[in-house]
Amino acid sequence: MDKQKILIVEDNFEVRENLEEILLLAGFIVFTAEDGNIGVELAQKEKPDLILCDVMMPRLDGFGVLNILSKRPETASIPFVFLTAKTEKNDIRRGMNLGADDYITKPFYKDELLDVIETRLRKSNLLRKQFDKTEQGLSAFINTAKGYEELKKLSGERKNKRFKKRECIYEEGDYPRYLYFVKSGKIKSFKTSDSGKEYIIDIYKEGDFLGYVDLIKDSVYSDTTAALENCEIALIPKDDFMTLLFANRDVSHQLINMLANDISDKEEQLLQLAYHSVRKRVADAVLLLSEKEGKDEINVLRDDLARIVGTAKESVIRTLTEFKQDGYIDITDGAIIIKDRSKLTNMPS
Amino acid sequence: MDKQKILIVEDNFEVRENLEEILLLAGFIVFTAEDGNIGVELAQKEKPDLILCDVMMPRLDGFGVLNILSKRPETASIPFVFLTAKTEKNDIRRGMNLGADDYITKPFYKDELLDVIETRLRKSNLLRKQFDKTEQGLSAFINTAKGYEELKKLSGERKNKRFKKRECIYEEGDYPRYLYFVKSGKIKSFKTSDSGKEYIIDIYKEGDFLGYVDLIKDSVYSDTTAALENCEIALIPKDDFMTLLFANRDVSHQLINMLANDISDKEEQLLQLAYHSVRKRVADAVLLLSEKEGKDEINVLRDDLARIVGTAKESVIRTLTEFKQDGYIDITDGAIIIKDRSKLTNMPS
DNA sequence: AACGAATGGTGACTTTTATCATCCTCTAAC
DNA sequence: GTTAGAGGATGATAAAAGTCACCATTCGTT
Repeated sequence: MDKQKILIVEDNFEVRENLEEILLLAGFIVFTAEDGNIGVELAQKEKPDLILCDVMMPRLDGFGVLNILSKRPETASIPFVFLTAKTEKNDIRRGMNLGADDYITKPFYKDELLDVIETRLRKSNLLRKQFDKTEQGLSAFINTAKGYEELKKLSGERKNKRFKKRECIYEEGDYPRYLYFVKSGKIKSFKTSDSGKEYIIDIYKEGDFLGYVDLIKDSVYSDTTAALENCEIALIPKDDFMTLLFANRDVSHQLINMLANDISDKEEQLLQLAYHSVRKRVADAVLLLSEKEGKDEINVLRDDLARIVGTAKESVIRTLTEFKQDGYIDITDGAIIIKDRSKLTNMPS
Repeated sequence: MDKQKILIVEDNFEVRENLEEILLLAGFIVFTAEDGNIGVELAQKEKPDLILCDVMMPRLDGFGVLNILSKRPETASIPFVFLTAKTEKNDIRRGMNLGADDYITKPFYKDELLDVIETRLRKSNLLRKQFDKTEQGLSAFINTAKGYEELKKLSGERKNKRFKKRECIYEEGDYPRYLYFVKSGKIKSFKTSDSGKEYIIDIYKEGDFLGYVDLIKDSVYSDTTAALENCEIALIPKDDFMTLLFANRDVSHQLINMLANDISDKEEQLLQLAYHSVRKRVADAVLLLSEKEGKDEINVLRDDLARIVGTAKESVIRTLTEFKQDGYIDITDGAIIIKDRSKLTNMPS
C-alpha cells in the first residue's frame, strides 16, 4: 500500500511538532495546520486518509472543523479523530454525535496514538472496499460529491446577481423560480410570526445553496431571505434545476443528503430553543456566527442576533454585557471579539 | 370532457345540501362528507377533481384536512378551496400558506361559487396538460405517488414487530439498521438535552415512515423513539431500503418530498417555540394531538404534553385548567375533550 | 452643517415561567 | 385490604425574560 496521508490540526506548536515527528517516523505523509481554518482548507486540498484534530482552538474549534468537513461530500468520509485535553465527557459525547470516529486524550502515549490511527485507517479501508464491491446499494451515497459538483456546475455558467446589504433575495409568499447559489457574502433567512416578530432560521454563506426546500415542495416561499452584507449570488432557473434533479441520480442523492442534514440541524435547534437559557443560546449564536465568519471577530446587528436567539434585543445586549464583564468576549465599536472560546462552548444550560 | 368530480366537506347540514344542489345542477358529480375524517377518506377513495372544504369543523378542521391530503402524493395536487365563515384574515392567510388554492366566504352567491370552481378546475387542467407535455422536468414530482407505493411495498412483505406502550423502538446513539413503517399506533420521537429534559420532536401515526433521516445520514440516531400506545411496526432492513432508493427514481423523489415537508414543519415549529406563549403552544399541541388522533378527545400524559410544548409539566397543567375554566376544553378522567375548537385555533400569541 | 433615523446600551418595572412542596386520587401489586 | 407509587392538580415563591422609557452615538441625507 502507498504511504498514507495524515492531517494534523493543532494550535499548540509543541504538540504539533511532537505528533508530526511520531507520524513521520511511522511512515506517514504528514500535513500540519495551526488552526481550524487552515485545517479545513488543507483537508479539502490534500484529501488526507485521516485527520487528527484538537478540540479547543481559537477561531474555529474542532467541532467546527468536523462540522464543515462532514458537510462537504468530498471530505465527509475521511476518518476524524479528536485530540482532547482531559477526558471531558461532554466534549467526547458531542464529538462522537457529530460523527467523529475516535478520540485521543492528551497527554497520549506514542503506542496508543499509532494504535488508534491504525485501527481507523483499517476500518476506513475496509469500508471503501465493501463499497467497491457492491456497486449498488450503500455506495450510492459515496458519490454525492459528484452530485454537488453537478449542482455547482449549474451555477457556473450563469450570470451572477449582486445584492446590496439588507436587500431581499426573495420574500415569504413569492413563488419560487430559482435555486440560489451563494458565491460570496452572507445571507439570513427568517420567518415572521403573527405578532410581527422575526426568527432567523438559517444563515447561508459562500458555497451554500438556498431556497431549495420550497422549490421542491412547489409551494410559495415560507420564509424571507435578505443579504447580511453585499453578496454575489448565482440564479439557477427552476426548470434547469428540476431537469438536472430528474436526470441525474447523484444530484438527487446529494439533495437528499442536504435535506437530511438540514433536518438534523433544525431538530437540534428545537431542543435548544425549548430548554436552553437565553445566556446559553446567545453564547451558541456567537459561536455559530464566528464559525460562519471564520474569525474570532464578528459584526452583527443586535437585532439580528436577537432574531437568531429568538428573544428580545435588550435581553441579548444585556447578556453580551455580562459576557464582556466575565471576560468571555470584548466589544469594540459594536464588533464582538471572542476572548475565551471554551467558556462560551461549555456554557451551562 | 367527462363530468368532473367535486368533494364537499362541510359539517353544517343545510350548507352541505345547498352546495350539493348547486353543483349537481351545474353538472358535477358530487360527494359529500360531514366531517374532516370522512372527507379525507373520501378524497383518497374517489380522487375528486376539486375539494370544497369548510375551515371550522369539529374533530378534524379544514387546515387538518388540507395538511393530511397535501402530504399524500395521490391527493396533493387536487385543487383545494376553503369555505370560511367571515373574511377572517388569519384563516385565509394560514390556509393559503398551507397550499390552499382559493377560498370562498360564507354566505356565498351561486355565481361566485361556480366561478371560483371553474377557475380552479381550468388552472388545474392546464397544469396537468403541461406536465404531460414535458415528460421530464417538473413532472418528476407528480409521480411521487408511485414512490410512496414502492416504499410501502417494502414494508408489506415483512414480519411486523409489536411494541408495547412506552417501549423504545430505537435510542439515541444506536446505529440505524432499519427503516420503520407504522402499521398501527402512535409513536413519539424525542431528544434529550444536557440537563436531562426531553423535547418531543415529532409524533408518528399509522402510515408514517420513521427513522429515515439518520439512516440516510449514515450516522447514529440523534433522537429516541418510543411507543405512546401499543403499536405494530414493519421493520425494513437498511440495505433493502438503500437499494430501492438507489435503483428507483420515484422513491428518491418521494423521499426528497418527505424531507422537504419535514423541514418546513420544523421551521414553523422553531418560529412558534421562539415567540409564542406557553398558552398558545399548549393550544397548538392539543390541536395537533387531536388531529393525529382524528378525534376531539385526546388521552395524553401531562408530561408528554409538556415535552411537546417544551415547558414544565406544571405550566401545562395550569394552562389546561385555564382552558377548562374558559370553556375551551373539558377534562374527564385525565382525557382532554375539545369543546371550542375555534377559540383554540385562534388563540392570540 | 443640521437633522433625523438607526443603533447600542441601561434602568425600572411587569409578566411569564420554573421550581419546590404538598395534596389528592386512582390503581396495581403485595 | 393495605400500601406504594404514579399521575393530576394547586399554592407559594424565585428566577428569567419581556416591555417601556430613555439616552448617547453614529451615520447618511438633505
